[in-house]
Amino acid sequence: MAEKKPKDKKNYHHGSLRQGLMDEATRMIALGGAEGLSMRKLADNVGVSRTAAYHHFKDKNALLCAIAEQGFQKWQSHFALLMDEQSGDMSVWLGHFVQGYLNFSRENQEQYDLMFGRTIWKNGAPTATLKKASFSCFHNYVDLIRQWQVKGYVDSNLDCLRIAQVSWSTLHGMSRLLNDGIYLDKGAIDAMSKSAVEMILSACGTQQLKPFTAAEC
Amino acid sequence: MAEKKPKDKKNYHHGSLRQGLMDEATRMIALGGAEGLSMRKLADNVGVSRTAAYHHFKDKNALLCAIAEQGFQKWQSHFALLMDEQSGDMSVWLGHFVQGYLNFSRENQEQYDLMFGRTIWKNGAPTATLKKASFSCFHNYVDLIRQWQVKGYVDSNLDCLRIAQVSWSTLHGMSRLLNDGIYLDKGAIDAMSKSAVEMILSACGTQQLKPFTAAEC
DNA sequence: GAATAATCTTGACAGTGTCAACATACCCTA
DNA sequence: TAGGGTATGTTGACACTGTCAAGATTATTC
Repeated sequence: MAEKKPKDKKNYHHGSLRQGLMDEATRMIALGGAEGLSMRKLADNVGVSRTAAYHHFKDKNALLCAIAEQGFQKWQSHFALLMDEQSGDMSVWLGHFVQGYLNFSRENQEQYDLMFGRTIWKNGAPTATLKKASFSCFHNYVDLIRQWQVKGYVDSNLDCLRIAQVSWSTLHGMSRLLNDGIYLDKGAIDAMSKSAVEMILSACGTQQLKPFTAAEC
Repeated sequence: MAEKKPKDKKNYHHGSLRQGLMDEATRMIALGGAEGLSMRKLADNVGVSRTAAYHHFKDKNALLCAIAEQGFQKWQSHFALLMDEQSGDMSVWLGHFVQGYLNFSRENQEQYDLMFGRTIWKNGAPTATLKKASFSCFHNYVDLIRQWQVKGYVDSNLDCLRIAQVSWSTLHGMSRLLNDGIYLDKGAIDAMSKSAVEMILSACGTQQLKPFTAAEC
């Protein structure tokens, strides 16, 4: 403690502190959530002084926004992959989509919380670029449903914006209830997914698949 | 500042500090959220010393749990009122229910966040009594759907637990997206509610109402 | 090579939750 | 009624937090 690591004189300037901070912060957040992230511990882990980060991010909120933004990029590339595999059967594909969404929100719990949670959106203030990322993310989804209407998969008397909002809400709600530990039975995720898919399909006026059997009530 | 309020000797003991703390805390949380609530400011507002609260609540988390629990009681009485007005037409009633849920979550935003948010469920630890309140709240909803199946309103081949989970997720998701400021257009709430109702109805295998017209997409 | 800008460090401040030790008032029994 | 135990309230202290201001060091540019 008395002696700090020598760190050869060269790197008084770290070189890539911004990236280093983001990486370590992402790691720490994945472990202990955003509220467990302390700017001081972060700096310490990266091997830099308390306030060094403030030369790269206006404040803690700005750091969190940057990490959320990266989350949106990650999701967009997942989404793009899903879009590629779009084949004939919409209802099968929707199953993949729902599964993909829930997997993403589970595997990136804390980052997901930053992307869609109150830490940034309510308490902090979303960066302009973060806002953009989030909106384009949602609009991609609306566009998808619009396409489906054109292709005749979805009743075109329906308002695609509402369908998008409500179905997204369903996925978001499930993600939250699971991630936050209100729904605890992780074993039920598959069954819930199936129900969600059926629900969305029926709301779309799409011709129904064979209904899944479910009786234990 | 030099002189503290005299507070006639009588009330060294406050008399009803526990309730006083809860009331003021609820008020403060409604204004600035749970993360804006400081134990010290709270004590100050109630006119008591920093640590007095710790004789009534184990820690901050316990206080928050108590407030969340009160939230569940409030919701249960709303729910009971709704149940009373249950008349013949299930689809009309479901509309009232959805509206009631969204109203509750909007009018009690911060308390709702405590009831169903990560502050307690993920980060803190829910009190035993809070857990009980929350579970019985959800089970009431499951029971309702079970009743509907008996009455023939809902396809009894469906798993009522799944229906409950998914439809609740929809309502929770909408509430969160609105409360946390991700969905901003409060003017769209009614339209979203209608869509949500239609979606849940169609998922229940209930005979459809006249579909709402919605075309601006 | 000197000036300017970018980056990093130390010091400081006002907050936070909560533990330990002490003070006061109430209540119940002898 | 006296006295002791218990519930409730207070003050002091500790380790932590985010972030501002001022100074130190290196990189960049004219």
